[in-house]
Amino acid sequence: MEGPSVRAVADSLKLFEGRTVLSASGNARIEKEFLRGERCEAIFSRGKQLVIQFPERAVTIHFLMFGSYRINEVREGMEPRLTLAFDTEQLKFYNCAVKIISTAQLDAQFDEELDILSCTWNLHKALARAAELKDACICDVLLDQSIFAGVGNIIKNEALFRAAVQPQSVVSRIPAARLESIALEARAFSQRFYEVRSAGENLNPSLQIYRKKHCPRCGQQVVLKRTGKSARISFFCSKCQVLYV
DNA sequence: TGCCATGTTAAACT
DNA sequence: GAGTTTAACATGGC
Repeated sequence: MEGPSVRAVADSLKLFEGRTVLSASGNARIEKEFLRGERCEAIFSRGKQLVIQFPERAVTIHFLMFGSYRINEVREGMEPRLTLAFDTEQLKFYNCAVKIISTAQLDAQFDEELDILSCTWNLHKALARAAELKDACICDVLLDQSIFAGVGNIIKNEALFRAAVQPQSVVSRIPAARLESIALEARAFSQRFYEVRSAGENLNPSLQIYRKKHCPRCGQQVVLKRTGKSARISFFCSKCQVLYV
């Protein structure tokens, strides 16, 4: 689940803010006891993490690929990783990574200016951090959560197509204006992605290259290839996207 | 119907 | 001990 989807989940959980946890259970290997009687101060997203904030500590949820949640519902045959019981609602999380961290730790290890969806997103800081990774492929840099928090494989592919840069391009070889264009496209597409998720609509009509067979610009067959150190799948048009090496 | 993917972590290697 | 590779997790879409 990419940043925009996580943010939409956070929005849908706003009803729990200000309310008290009556009990916590589930197969997550965390210390659940402290949650009893704790007041949920806020629920928000940070990159791909969902943060449930309590006075001293926070529960973070990472949905990985298959994570999901339910309110007052049970998924048949699936054991909840974490159930938070409030007075009239039960919030359940499935197939996710759950952690507890201190509030101080949370703020120390996450820079909001590098969250692709943050209202304080800092283009120049992201570009400066990206430029440090001279020899890296741009496809890996876009997936680096310490530089582009919230960007996942869909956003990566769409941003590179829109900026007309081939995924295997080496950072130091990409002209500065083009690198900036990639970051801006990642930002713009992430915002679009978030709007679609918020509206509960299908993302497919907004996709230009991800899982497409033909390039929407020139009609040429889309290349499907595992690229970079991360070896995640890239979809690209070898004609419309320039390879900088 | 079997394969594989919106992802990360930690163990197992070298 | 470092860096790198593999396994684990485990659902749903194609």
